[in-house]
Amino acid sequence: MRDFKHSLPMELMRAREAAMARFRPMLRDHGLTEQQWRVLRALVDAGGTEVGELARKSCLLAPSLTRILQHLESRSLIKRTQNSTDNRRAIISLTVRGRRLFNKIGPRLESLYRVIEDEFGMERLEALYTLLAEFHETLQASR
Amino acid sequence: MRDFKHSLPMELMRAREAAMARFRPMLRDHGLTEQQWRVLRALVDAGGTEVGELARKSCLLAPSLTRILQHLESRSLIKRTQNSTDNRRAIISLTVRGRRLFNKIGPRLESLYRVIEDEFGMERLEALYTLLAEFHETLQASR
DNA sequence: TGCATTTATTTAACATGATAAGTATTATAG
DNA sequence: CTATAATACTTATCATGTTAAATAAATGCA
Repeated sequence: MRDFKHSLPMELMRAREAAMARFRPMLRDHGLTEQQWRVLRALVDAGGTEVGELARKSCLLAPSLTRILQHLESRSLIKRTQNSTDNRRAIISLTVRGRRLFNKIGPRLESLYRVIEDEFGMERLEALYTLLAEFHETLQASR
Repeated sequence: MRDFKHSLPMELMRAREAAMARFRPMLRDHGLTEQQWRVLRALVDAGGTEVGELARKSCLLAPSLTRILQHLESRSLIKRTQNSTDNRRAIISLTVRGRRLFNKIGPRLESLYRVIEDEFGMERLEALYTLLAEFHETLQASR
């Protein structure tokens, strides 16, 4: 059998964890989990968004997103608007407070990210991006 | 701000999820989660192992591993042996039943893995491994 | 020896991951 | 129109992720 250390899912996990270990403490200082942050960021990126699309953009499963939205709503960081033509669809958007929090955290995360770019090198980082994107596209295309 | 889609942690997650989506159903058929499988695999790889080392090898946090070991022990897939010279350290090893389950699942996962190798190509896969390993080594070295 | 410190593991508490089932609303076939 | 199926979420349940605190055993040192 292949060596245990040579397991792709494990390598992906280790790499991700190495990166997140840099970001998580700052998010935590602002009372956000990484998943909550992904939701805020997706909303800034896309504006008002239906729950389903938001789940795809933030890479969260629907049940997780449901709970996260309840939490963020209770903190007044997001709000829901009902779609008048289809009452199943709720449209989620940032509150002013949500955007303010994003504006405070975003630049700090960016600078942490730039440190990683410097350490690892932009070329290798781009190569990694490319391989990763190709990888999951390859695997999804053949389903 | 950098495009949201161009987030390294997200790409790492998507790639990992694309791979795990292939493996998870089979594990589930045998009543195992991916984390439980990682523990069994680490034990096959290393033999009797202390809890701390097992956590590192299987990439699990200690509290998660504690729960998983309780679960696996209740299914008689692993057993604990006390280290006579240091009673804090428990040594975990597979039971016969645990090894039998591993032997049943292992080859099937291997063949799923070979499909991925074929689809994505061995060279690119190796390149990806290398970049990932370099990435997390770079980030950990500079802590 | 005695006691503060360190080390190994477990508990606790809250948040998310994963799957299945439930609910409400809209679309569609007959 | 109306029964049925499809859609968009939400709930429920069990397992793990993450952090902090607790426990218990071993070490180090006065």
